[in-house]
Amino acid sequence: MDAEAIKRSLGGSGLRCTPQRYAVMAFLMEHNSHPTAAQIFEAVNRVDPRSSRATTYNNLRDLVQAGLVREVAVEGRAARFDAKGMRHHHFICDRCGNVEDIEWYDVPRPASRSLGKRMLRECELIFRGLCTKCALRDTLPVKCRRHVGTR
Amino acid sequence: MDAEAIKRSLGGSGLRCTPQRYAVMAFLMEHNSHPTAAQIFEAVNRVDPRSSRATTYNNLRDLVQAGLVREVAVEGRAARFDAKGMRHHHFICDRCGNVEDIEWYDVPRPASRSLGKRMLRECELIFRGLCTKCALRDTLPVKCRRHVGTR
DNA sequence: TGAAGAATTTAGATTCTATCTAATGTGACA
DNA sequence: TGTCACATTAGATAGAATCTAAATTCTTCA
Ligand SMILES: [Mn+2]
Ligand SMILES: [Mn+2]
Ligand SMILES: [Zn+2]
Ligand SMILES: [Zn+2]
Repeated sequence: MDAEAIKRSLGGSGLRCTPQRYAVMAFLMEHNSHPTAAQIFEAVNRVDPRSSRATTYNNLRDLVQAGLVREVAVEGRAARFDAKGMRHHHFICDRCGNVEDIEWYDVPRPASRSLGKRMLRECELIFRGLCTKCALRDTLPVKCRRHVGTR
Repeated sequence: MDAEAIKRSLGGSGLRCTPQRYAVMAFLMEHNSHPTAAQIFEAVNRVDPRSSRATTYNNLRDLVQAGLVREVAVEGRAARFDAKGMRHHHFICDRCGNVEDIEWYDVPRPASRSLGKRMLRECELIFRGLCTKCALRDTLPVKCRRHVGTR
């Protein structure tokens, strides 16, 4: 949304604000759908200037390294990305694979005994189950369920 | 370790105890290193009987579906697997990528308000930071650090 | 200014990971 | 013993990410 804020955060991380990099960052800030690299590539190329696939991957890597973007570890195939705005947890749907934000709350750290000499940087909490849409679909009368089980 | 126990758990899940499937399960129970499918394939093929790559993947998929094996959500490229023994959390090293087990403790559920109509099945807690080896390496005197930063 | 040099982008090739296909093998059970 | 669902197999294919080497853009500073 705020173009100046994006420029500042890129500059503050030692990254030039190129049109391609800006487009990736802006797209992630405008959408909370946790898109894949391929989806981001397609979306930013619906408007000028065009960006190559390699550049999209390069920029996502740089933004993650700079701490501006998070790569959501999801067991599916393609990585999904997320602009690091407000802290939050994630809910991943068993059935449709959607990744949804869950309001953040503090997670108790492990006992220092079980942590040993490791240096803890962050705790990530991932919830799994059925998203609202899939949960409702499961409770529908049988005659209304079609194509269940077809992936 | 206990061959009979493995046979029982496979049978109990409706899976035949084939030599290939047994080898995958036994390897995962003997190693807590969270190997990739490629590593498992290579390991079980160092001994007879041989198993094809497709079978290794098929069996890993079946074992995960049966709930005997867990696929660890890790940001890297290849999925990593884990025999579901005692419940535990995971620690992933920022530097070397190793996945280590952390003693399990209860995780507070999100407020039902923020969960909405979603059906929660499980909470997965992932810690990130530096593993013991990498943390120690970082605190060594500079003259002893070699090859730092070479991937 | 305007080189020089560093950072970035690019198309396409390549590598890596996982799944699919269709043929073959195997074993539990009648 | 015959049957049939379950399993395995090699190789093809698909999908995701990275690499390469050349071109382009930006920053610096003489
Ligand atoms: Mn998110
Ligand atoms: Mn584990
Ligand atoms: Zn869903
Ligand atoms: Zn480490």
